Amino acid sequence: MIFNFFNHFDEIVKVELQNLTDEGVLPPGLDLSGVTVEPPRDAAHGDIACNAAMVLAKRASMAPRDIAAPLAERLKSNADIFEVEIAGPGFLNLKLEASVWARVLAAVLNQGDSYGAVDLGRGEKVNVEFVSANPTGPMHVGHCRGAVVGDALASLLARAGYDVTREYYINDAGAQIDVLARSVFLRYRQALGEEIGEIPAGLYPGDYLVPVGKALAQTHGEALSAMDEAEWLPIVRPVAIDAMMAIIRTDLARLHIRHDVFFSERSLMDQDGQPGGISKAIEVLEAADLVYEGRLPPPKGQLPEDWEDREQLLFRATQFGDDVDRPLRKSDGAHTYFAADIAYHLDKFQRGFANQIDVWGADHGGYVKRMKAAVTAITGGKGQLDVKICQLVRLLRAGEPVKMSKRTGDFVTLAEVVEEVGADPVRFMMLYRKNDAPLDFDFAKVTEQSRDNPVFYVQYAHARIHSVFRQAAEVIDGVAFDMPQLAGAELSRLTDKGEIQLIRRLALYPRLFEGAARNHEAHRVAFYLYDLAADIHSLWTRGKELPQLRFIQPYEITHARLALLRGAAHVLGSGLSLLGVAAPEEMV
RNA sequence: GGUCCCGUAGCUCAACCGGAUAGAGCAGCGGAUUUCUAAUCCGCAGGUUGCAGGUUCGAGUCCUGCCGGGAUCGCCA
Repeated sequence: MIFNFFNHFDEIVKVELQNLTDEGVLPPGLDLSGVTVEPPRDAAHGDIACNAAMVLAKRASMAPRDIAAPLAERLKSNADIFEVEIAGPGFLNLKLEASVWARVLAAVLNQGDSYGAVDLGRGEKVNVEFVSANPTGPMHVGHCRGAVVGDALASLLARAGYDVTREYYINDAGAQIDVLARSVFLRYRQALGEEIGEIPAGLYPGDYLVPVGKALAQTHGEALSAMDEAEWLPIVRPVAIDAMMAIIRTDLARLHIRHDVFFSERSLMDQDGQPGGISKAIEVLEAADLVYEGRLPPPKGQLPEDWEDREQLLFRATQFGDDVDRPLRKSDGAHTYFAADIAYHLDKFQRGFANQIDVWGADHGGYVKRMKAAVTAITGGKGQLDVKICQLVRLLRAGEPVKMSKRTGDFVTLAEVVEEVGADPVRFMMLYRKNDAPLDFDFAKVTEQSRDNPVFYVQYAHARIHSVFRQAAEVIDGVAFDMPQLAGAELSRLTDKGEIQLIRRLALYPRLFEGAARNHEAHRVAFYLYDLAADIHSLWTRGKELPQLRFIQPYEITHARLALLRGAAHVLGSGLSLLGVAAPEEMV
């Protein structure tokens, strides 16, 4: 039985509007866009609110009430609708028959994993690129947020019917990679027994490079030390990159994150005289007359010291909404990072990804316009890029900011954070905020076992339900816990306001999920789960004051209540798994 | 200077495509335990949604201009 609460009543309203049109009450050909049914904020406004009368008033050249009244009459005849009220400026407030709630719960139990899942994607491919940290060392805590946001968004879209690819762009072509290779080479000499002393400024000092140097010494012996840098660099570089990517993959695994594709920036460069992806991308732009040699005005405000006015290869980004045209080549003739990024996004498009999502850090905010411009340009308007910007995470320890310095290498690593607080709290907290709002992450808070800690609060609600199941299994012989069987319980016995409130919350889930998927906002799921947990805890405590409301009773209602808990636990578990957070059956 | 993001209760934040009297948590005050785990719950109090205009039947949400905070602006990626 498919029963998507709000879609269901949306349909009913649309049908009745059509009937009114057929009867001549409404003019024909009326545009129904914007007509919605929604959960009212205030419970006094019934179960469902509809704005049809107000939205259509102008289009139909009628007073809102003249639309509301006949529509209300028609809706009243629906068997599921108990009462219709015309309120405020013309809202229709629908109160539903009690039997509707039993059907909602039955739908949750019967549909199981597909409850709430909408097929927005229809199997279309979407590429979510996230993390893409420079392969120069272990991931630090700043990378956590983008990692989790991207991963959860990918899961969300997958469940919304998209064919999702999780992708990582390896920035393995820039100057920092040569710095990495030199740093590794130093460790190689160290592994051969040389005294290297202090790590010179400008090289990466981290100990994590020591084993890479040793490995080089093992495979190459002393052979490299006799070579010039130009000779050993191409040998050391790939070894260093592979080692760093191995570390990064391990770090990501700590957060249960796995990418499907790791794409190398270097692979886009010209190889052995053969034009690579970047050259080809520039050709595509040239063919469309979207590049030219020109001069760029210097940035206003502070002029860079080494500014020189010169002709350079520019992309006509302004034609696509950017503020200035953007350079594709540096003064040394090498392509800019942007040029490579254009080629990369073109590559994604050519691999079938018209839908592209990039998750970036806040420091790349100024880059969004040009990248979107580039994707539009290079795909001939067929590709679509959405960029999610993650604001900074402020690490706190008992309310005090944790000091970090990149310069001294004194930063908190992702591994340390996960080690200290666990993957679940890290993931949940990173999602318990809009991506574009700054986030405080307090070590003390996320490990606390109290309502103050949303991770715990939500997981505890799930565990509590399972504690009832354990209890029920002891008390009642042969009690069933599987969802289809529980769906057959007499669900209409659930009439307490706390029980109805919980079902009401479950009814909201499909709508919530769809909104989250459409807007690429996984955090909405996290907030929903918190509200759902609150309803569960609240209902639980009602049973303390009113023993007849306890879930396990010596008569038939127990099954209906177990069904309710089963449904709640299922949605809770389903939402948590979407976020990549465990749904424990017991708190330890 | 340009661009982007943010500004909501004392604090940290929500608000689903523009919906009605802007919601939670913390902190404060007052209550609930012979329990299916009180690791919880219930109540009270707390607001000119930075400011000023505009669009709309209706604006925290959209538009314009200010104010404040952050990020960024060509050879970093």
